[in-house]
Amino acid sequence: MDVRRIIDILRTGQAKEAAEIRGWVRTKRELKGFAFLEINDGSALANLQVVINADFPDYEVVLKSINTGTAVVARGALVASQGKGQRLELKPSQLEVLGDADPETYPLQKKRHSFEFLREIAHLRSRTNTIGAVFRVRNACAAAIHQFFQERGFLWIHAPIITTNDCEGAGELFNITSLDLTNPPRTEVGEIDYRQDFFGKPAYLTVSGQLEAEAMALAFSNVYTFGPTFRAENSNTSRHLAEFWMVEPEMAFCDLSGNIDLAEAFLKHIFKTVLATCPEDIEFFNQRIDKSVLETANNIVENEFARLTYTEAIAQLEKAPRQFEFPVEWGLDLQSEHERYLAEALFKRPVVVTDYPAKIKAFYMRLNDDGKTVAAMDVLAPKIGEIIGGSQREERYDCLEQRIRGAGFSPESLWWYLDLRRYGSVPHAGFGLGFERVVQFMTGMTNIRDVIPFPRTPQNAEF
RNA sequence: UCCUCAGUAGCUCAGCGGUAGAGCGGUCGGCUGUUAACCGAUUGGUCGCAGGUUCGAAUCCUGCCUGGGGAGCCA
Repeated sequence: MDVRRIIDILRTGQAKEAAEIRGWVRTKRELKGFAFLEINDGSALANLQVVINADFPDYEVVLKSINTGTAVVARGALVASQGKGQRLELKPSQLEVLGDADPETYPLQKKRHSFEFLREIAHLRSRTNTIGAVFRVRNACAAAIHQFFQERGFLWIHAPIITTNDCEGAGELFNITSLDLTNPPRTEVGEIDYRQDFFGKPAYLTVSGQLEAEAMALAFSNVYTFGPTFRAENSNTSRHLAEFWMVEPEMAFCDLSGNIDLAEAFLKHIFKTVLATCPEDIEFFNQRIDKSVLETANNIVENEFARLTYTEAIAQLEKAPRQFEFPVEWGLDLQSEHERYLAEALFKRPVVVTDYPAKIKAFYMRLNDDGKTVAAMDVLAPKIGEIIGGSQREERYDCLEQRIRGAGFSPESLWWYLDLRRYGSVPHAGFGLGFERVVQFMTGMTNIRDVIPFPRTPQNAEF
């Protein structure tokens, strides 16, 4: 008897076929002479209904041992359902309980739970409809990302997770050490002696693989990273995690405009692919989580992204028929409310803002000819805000060295990064995409903690 | 980190100085096709923690902890 995944039975199963399924009981409904089970194995949003008649061997005992959450194996014949709501159902000849679940204590009930509660049982929440759908979509997004780059000849490179660069300028870092924190070695002046630490100097968890990706791009032309990233910011929002996944393509022989083209094609590919691979899950999100999920996705696939410079964005904000809490002035960074106005009210689609003032952007971004702005780009998505941030990189040695000093860093500590400009430097560009934010965007889930299996946030790393 | 709201039954919440409540869930019973099944009964509590005010505190005050929403930082 073939072991079948439930998604396969629901899509292509035929009556009279024999099948074995393995999964977890979502609900049990008992009537006078028979009972219904709904089994889910994670392959699909939908369950497979199993019907047991009272003449089943040990009917009462078997039924008593099966409750919401029980792991079961059912073998039998697929039959056309007599009831409404499903095409096929399983009439088991054998029903085996692998692991029971005490209904008195099993936390998942046959009812809606709040996402806040489900976060407290993160080890079980993937067995719910919504969270289950989230992680199928998350997987589909990841696969679509690899597919996009692989089809275009990008190398997936594995940037280090441990770094000794403390000057990437992207937020607070987590220290890592093998020193005894209760009694660390000290220098003569009483400071912690990192020369005796594992790497002989302070080390951190990476906040970005970009600098390493640039080095690899200057050998392979087109590369991307896709891996975990860490920020020790004390951020308590629905859009931030201490550990999250980031995608960072980097392209040699590419300028800002090519970079934007790639970012747009990239987002379109992800949405198009996931719409095709997870239609049931996306439909579920559209009905139950956010009624605009499908519309938003189609909007992204079908329409050009709006593009404007920072200077133009400031002009648009100045003539906006709305009062902003924060000032709008050339030279100041855009606030959340400004970004939301541009993406949600003015353009109603993703907006790419380019050429920001040099003073508010990172040292590695290429200085424009005006001497005031850099070749930066942010892709602002409705509801989520900044989903992509990128730039053309400064490829001119002298300019880069000057910007490193200007940012208060020492060129010596970035010697290898500067070396890339000394030997065979070429114009190059890239961007970073917050993977969880894409999943949020796709699913309409409002809290980023619900789109990663085990979220890490300040004061929370339980699982 | 700042602003703001909230912590009462397994879950979602009502009660806001005077005997601790509802719906759902669980349990038991009923029901020949259910599908958030339905109907009846029943079970269930350190009212987040620690102080204080009061004859009396879930309720008022103070501090702390935890969670939500918003902001900052950013992806």
